[in-house]
Amino acid sequence: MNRARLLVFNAALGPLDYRVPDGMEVEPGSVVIAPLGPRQILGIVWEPERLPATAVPDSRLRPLLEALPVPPLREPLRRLIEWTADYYIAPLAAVARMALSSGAALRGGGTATEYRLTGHEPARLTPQRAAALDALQGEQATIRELAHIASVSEGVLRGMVNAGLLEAVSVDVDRPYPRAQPDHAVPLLGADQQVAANRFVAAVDRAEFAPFLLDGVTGSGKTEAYFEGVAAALRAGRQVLVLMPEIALTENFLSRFASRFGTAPVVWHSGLKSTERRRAWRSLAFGEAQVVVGARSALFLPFARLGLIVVDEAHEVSFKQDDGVRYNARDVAVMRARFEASPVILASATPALESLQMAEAGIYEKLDLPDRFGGAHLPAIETLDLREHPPERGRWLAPPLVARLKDRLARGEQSLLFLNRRGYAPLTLCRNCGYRFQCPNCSAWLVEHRLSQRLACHHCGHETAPPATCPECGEPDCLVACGPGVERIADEIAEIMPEARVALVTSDTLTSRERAAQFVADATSGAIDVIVGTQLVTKGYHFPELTLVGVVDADLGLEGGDLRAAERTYQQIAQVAGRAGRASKPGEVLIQTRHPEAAVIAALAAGDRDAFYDAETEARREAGAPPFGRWAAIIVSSEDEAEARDAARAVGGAAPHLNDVLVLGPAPAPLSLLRGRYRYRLLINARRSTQLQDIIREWLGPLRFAPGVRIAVDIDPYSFV
DNA sequence: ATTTTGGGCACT
DNA sequence: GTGCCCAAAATT
Repeated sequence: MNRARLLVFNAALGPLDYRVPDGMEVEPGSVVIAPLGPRQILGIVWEPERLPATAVPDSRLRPLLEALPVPPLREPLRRLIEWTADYYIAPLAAVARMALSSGAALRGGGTATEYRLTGHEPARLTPQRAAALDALQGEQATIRELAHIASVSEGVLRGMVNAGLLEAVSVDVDRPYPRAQPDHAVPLLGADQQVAANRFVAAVDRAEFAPFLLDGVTGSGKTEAYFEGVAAALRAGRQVLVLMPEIALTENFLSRFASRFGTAPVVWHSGLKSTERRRAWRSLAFGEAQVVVGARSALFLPFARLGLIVVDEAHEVSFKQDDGVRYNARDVAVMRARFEASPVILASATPALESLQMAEAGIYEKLDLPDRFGGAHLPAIETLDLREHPPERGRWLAPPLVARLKDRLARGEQSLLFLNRRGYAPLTLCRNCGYRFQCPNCSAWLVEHRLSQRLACHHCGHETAPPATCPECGEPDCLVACGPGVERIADEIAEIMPEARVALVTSDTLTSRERAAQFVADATSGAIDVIVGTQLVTKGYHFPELTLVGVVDADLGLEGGDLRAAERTYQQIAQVAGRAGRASKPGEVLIQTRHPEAAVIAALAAGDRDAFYDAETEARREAGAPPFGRWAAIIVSSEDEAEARDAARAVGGAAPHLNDVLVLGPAPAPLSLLRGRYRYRLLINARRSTQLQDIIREWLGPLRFAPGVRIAVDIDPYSFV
């Protein structure tokens, strides 16, 4: 009898066997519907030898209901799903779900009706019909699109349908994407870019696993260099995945891509509508779509023949997913390239220490772009000691920075102020009684947003209107804002330079692609004098008139005992500094700090990247942190504080006693209350050679918890929240 | 995860 | 015996 073993889409259920009914064709990777009790469940046919299950006799097997009309998930993707589940200690079903990320795609595409000219030409025509007949030669599209092309109303076209001038054609609703042309506009590359590009092209042509670290200073033209790898894949008829840390930042990338290849790439992110999702998913699975630019979830798309992966801004911490399956897209991308036998390019101006180590160990091939493109120079960086130059009371910008801002304004040049804090003020309190506004669901202050007139929690989305009186003592008009956010900095600019045109750039103000595009247009055309922004402005933008960058508070990221604080601060400031002086005018960067002597700040000011990486390498070595040792976190949470504490103690009590493994905790997690759940955390530090995942599986496997308790394991954690 | 089952218990 | 609640078992 024909049996099939299924990976079913239910994390609590093991693999299940079914009978394949006569006439149904399945193979490993096939997506099927199976009966489960009275219900139906989605499953993927898997190799039985890779998915051990308890034996069930043939006679007890129920038949599969249906094989869905999509190509089977290919072996490289199946191996990637297994690897990800194994490495991150996640249920296979949870990882597989990420690969079948479009429910609509599984049902197949529907049909839509398009129209085209019949070729029939009557003797007499109204002027509109004549114009349409002329404009629509060779076109085939929906009525709405044809009306747009011909600049006539839809009514005219419907009349033409009735008159037999246009005929209906039934097509797949998921129409193919326009073809990218590898030779549309081949650029002239600098010498270093050409060296890198040649390596990428050769690797794509070999179609073997080949990891690259493309290490180029900001403005050196990394994108143009890896575009040549993309072109090679297109010529070879293979697909390309470009991963971006935040899809909000892709506007600039999309237009550059379109000018190089003649059409925009397919975009993939979690905000797509279900029809867009279906079109992209199916088009990739059937091998039609060529290039996808996407957020980390694009990693698990069903490419038919992947030929190259690019991870842009590969150092970005947002590649680490922090809920659900806690994977690091940068690392999973390398694994996918390995399984797909394709090259992978990690591109960054400030690579993660781990990536540099891999290059040093000869595992990644490192390609350097040490110079800015077109002869532009890297900006001069200075620190501004806030203890020597304190801002005025109630202000946050030190006098020397203010002076230079005024200077730029007078010269008609642009300035950028960077502060990684949304809103007006991070804390609001009552002047009378000292009451502090706190989130009811999280152990965090509510952040005042003056533009939207809200007090908001940045962790759970809780929002309230600021009350007229203090909720504690009832005093009216007593609320004071403590500390700066970008909105407050923008206000400060308006006070000291009323004539300056200020743009506030945060995720609160750049809420749509249109707004992002408008901002880019304004900033490029010189309609903005001062840009005030969060990390959103640290990368991806190229503004020729921008010559001054001010970092409002460089110490902010160093607080809080996060293991990667120094590296993240270095990367963020180096990236934002890279926005200055990208064209002919030299740039200048001022870093406001109270700790100019800190290794990170000193290295930034000296422009000495190696000094920072050396210091950070030493610190990591001493701490047993990656790449010299391994970290993992176990987060125990429950809506009930005591239940969470007890469960965490039980986990701590069962901790293994091994020489190579150090268990810290349990202790309340830094955000001890998050979205209404109380959280305790254990940290595990182990030698690099340790089989950390096996140890954690054996440790947690036998433990049983109360129903409301959740245990999350985070391998190689980034956020120490 | 969701559905089915079955035991214990109060009530009649 | 019947109805009800909840925990345990089954789901291929």
